[in-house]
Amino acid sequence: MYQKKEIANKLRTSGLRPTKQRILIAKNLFERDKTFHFTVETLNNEINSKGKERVSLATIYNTVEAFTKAGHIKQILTSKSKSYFDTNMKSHHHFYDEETKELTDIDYKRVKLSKVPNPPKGKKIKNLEVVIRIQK
Amino acid sequence: MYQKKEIANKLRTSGLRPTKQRILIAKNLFERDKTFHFTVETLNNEINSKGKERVSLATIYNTVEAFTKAGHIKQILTSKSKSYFDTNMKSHHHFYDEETKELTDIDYKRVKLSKVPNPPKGKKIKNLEVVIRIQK
DNA sequence: TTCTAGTTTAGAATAATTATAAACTAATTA
DNA sequence: TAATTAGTTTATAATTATTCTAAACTAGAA
Repeated sequence: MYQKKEIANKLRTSGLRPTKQRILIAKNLFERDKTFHFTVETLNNEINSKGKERVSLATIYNTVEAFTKAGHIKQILTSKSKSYFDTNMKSHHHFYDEETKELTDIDYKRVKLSKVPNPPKGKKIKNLEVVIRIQK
Repeated sequence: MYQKKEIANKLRTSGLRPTKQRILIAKNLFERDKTFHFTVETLNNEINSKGKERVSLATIYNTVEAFTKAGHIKQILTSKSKSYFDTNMKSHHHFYDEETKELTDIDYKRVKLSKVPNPPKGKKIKNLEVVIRIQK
């Protein structure tokens, strides 16, 4: 009950009405020890295989989009058509293993950029992401 | 005719049979002054709107994949589901403007990485890509 | 010239995502 | 508290990018 209220507030603060579904999804995403990489598909499985209340796939999509816009999760760039997301909002980068299609976080301290270009006129940098593709 | 032969050789050298369609696509991609960013959709429009011989969409897909594997073009990471490709094979990075969905090359000299993590055991780095997302 | 493996093609199939519109609900207002 | 309403959820349809299929075609070898 207590945690639920906290999550509800977190959502409310970011302009999201704390519905049953969003709270369920938020609990699943944020009450983890480790950072979590997921796709809509894996999240949908997690949510809807646990005998709990069902959440429709459309809502999973809507919620993931809403959480991304609100800055609770991060969308990650990969070459594949499926979108990846990350609950780790700290500045960090990724290994992407093309064989296993697995993402691994790289702590921001393990990458150092000593030179970053100025953005084109009238634009500002929204985020900077290093993806290191790895293979055997 | 001369150029055609050159292109044919380039293809042959990389293990690709120089078919009419591949040569047409290669000419379109590589006989440019500036580097070219495209999606299968834009390439398809380019190729098939110029009154020239038609190339089927399936062939455009096949050819783009073949050229990527052969190292003639580069697939670029973006968050969107559509794949982007780049004819610039020199080491470089990208600005990605989320509003206009436009990619711009960043010369490799304008980015300097002073620290790169070691890949996980048994894996090696295939490529490293910096994408800087920009906005107004 | 003949043969064969590789290639092209139209169209079907698939898969991720987005749109639709009706039912529902959180939160505001009376 | 009840009524209102703006935002949300839902099943389902629609869309979009991409891959698959299998028949027709072709570059290059023999």
